[in-house]
Amino acid sequence: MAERISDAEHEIMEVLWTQSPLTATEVADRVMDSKGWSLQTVKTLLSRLAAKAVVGTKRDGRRFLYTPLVERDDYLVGVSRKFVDRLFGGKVTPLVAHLAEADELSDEDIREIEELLRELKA
Amino acid sequence: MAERISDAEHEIMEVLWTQSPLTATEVADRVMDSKGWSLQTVKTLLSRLAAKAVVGTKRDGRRFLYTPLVERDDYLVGVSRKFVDRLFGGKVTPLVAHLAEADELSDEDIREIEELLRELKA
DNA sequence: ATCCATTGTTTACATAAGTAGTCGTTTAAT
DNA sequence: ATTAAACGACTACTTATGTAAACAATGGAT
Repeated sequence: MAERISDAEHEIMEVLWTQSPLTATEVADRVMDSKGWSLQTVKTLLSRLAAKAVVGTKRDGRRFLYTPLVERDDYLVGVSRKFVDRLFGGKVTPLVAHLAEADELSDEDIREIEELLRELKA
Repeated sequence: MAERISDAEHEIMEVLWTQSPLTATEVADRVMDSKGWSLQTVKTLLSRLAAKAVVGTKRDGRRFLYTPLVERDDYLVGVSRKFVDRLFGGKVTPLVAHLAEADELSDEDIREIEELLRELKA
């Protein structure tokens, strides 16, 4: 039931969404430089994710192989939905409007979104 | 510098953004039904917000009057910015695209956003 | 057969967050 | 003057989160 994924856990998920299954050490290698976490920390995060059934574990000899059990797209939609609900009363327009007013939207962004909407109506 | 506002604290802010200044009791009255928090809880949240300098306090006899020190729009933009950065690499288009693909965007939403973008270019 | 490296498990510890109780003081009502 | 209500301050307790050390088991190297 949509277990919450923390920021740190999310980083781990991004790695697994990029490639999986991976061992804890492999995941750690891929976050080590960017996040600077120790192997232990990565293991803890993987355990917590496994406990939440957000990643699955397959035994491979003495170690585990971790695989995401949640689709990245599904996760993103869920989180976005909640975000928009909580801050913008569920409407996406005000979100876009706020970002636009704050000059956080480039002309390029605007073009992209228009193009997207055009496709959506097709 | 951009102190983080928790979910519960955000509820309090919404009340103060709607009307301010307000006393703790007045804030509590306005959240009581929707959130079911006790007066004590509201006071704690107000204190934490004051400690973060997100709301200001003015003494009014024996009690305090609380006022937001952060503009709602500024707050929303900041949070949205961070959200889009973290989950969509800073691009708004993928966010809109994901919501659209998941049928979370109504035709009405699409029309609204298009209208908004049209205005932006004007 | 021995020992070290690898791996999961357990435990730890600080800060944030949610939710509230208690205490001491002040003030309005009686 | 007395008392109960109203307030802020302080304290409390649980779960989440970030970050990791300690430990135990196991398997590969020698």
